Amino acid sequence: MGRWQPGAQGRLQQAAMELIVERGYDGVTVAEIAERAGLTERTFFRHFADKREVLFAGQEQFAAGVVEALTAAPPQLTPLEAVVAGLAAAGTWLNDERRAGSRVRQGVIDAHPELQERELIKLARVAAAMATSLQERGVGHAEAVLAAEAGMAAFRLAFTRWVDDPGEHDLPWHLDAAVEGLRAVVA
Amino acid sequence: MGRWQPGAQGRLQQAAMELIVERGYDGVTVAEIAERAGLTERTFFRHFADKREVLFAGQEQFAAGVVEALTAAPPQLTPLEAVVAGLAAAGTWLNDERRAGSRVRQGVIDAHPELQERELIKLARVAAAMATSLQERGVGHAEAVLAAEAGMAAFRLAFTRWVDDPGEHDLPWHLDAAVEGLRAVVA
DNA sequence: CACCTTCATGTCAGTCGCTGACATCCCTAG
DNA sequence: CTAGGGATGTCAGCGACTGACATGAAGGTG
Repeated sequence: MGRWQPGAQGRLQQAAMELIVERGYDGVTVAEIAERAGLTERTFFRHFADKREVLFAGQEQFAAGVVEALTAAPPQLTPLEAVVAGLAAAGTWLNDERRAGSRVRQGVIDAHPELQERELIKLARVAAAMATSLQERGVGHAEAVLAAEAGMAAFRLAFTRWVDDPGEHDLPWHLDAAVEGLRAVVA
Repeated sequence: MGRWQPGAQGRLQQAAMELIVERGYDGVTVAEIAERAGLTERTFFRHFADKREVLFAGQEQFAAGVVEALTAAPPQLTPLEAVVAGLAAAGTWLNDERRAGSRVRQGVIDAHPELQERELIKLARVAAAMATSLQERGVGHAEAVLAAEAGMAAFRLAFTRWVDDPGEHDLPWHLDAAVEGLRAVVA
């Protein structure tokens, strides 16, 4: 390496998190983030499609992992069971070491509607991908969509609980609890 | 009236829809919308918080109507039944006369991710309001959240079907069908 | 070693969304 | 008739984002 320090994208993410925690999302400009990372504003937008996206990098891996686990799930599982199996795979990534970081990040997102919008569409895209995968195993369209979205609702509840709770249980445990609650409510 | 033509907000909405259908959301500037409505860009932003919002006016009434119907639902209903009762009230507003308009509007939204984001957060807020209302009638937090979000998933599927289908059935009919599908999938 | 290609980055100018501050002018209350 | 309020216009400015072009380092080829 010579002209460029490696890891530009990671530096931008770290700089963004630091500055946003200090001053809030609206109190930070893209130029400032880039400057702290030793780059220019223009380069920021070569790594991230927009300002919000700097907080959501890595989400593609999450989505891919979930869909992969869902696709690999045994065919005899019910649609909802398969969805839960897929989402449970996220527990591998969201392990106890990442809990504190997840809490900080979620606090930032919860404080800014623009970031909530981005989060919602990301999760909706994961749900849509799960629904497509379910259809490929023969599940009807309506059932696939409903299983994917209901499972995603359970996952969101489970994630909230996992982030906030003192940490006795891991994410898959909370997910199972949420799915149990879902069955109770829908039955 | 004298200096101002009445119905500025409505004129802005109509101008926006016309222009967006012609050139697409990204091909239209706020200044152009305002100009077609006989107003200035600054006035546009006095009526709508941002450019996207011009396509979502009236949503507050929708949300208020749903929550009101949910609150008024008989106490002996299960949480999910109460949510469905609330959402079914939207069928009064989304009647057959509005089906064509809803299809056009939904086509615009489906073509632009920024608009999908806004739609998702609006629906999520309705779901959150429904969950709060459920908690006020004694439902636990987890059950309230899950019933509200599962019901909202059914509503979204029902709305899609209602908008696209040749129109033999009304929205409440599609909603019942979706809820039945939900029960089948979760059970 | 000299040369060339590639590619991440820098530079610059410009558009557009959005906001604060202040002025304008009609309508209505008194 | 006058005073005040409310909707609008005007203007200046910031920040997000983009296209076009220039730069310089890394790596391969002769």
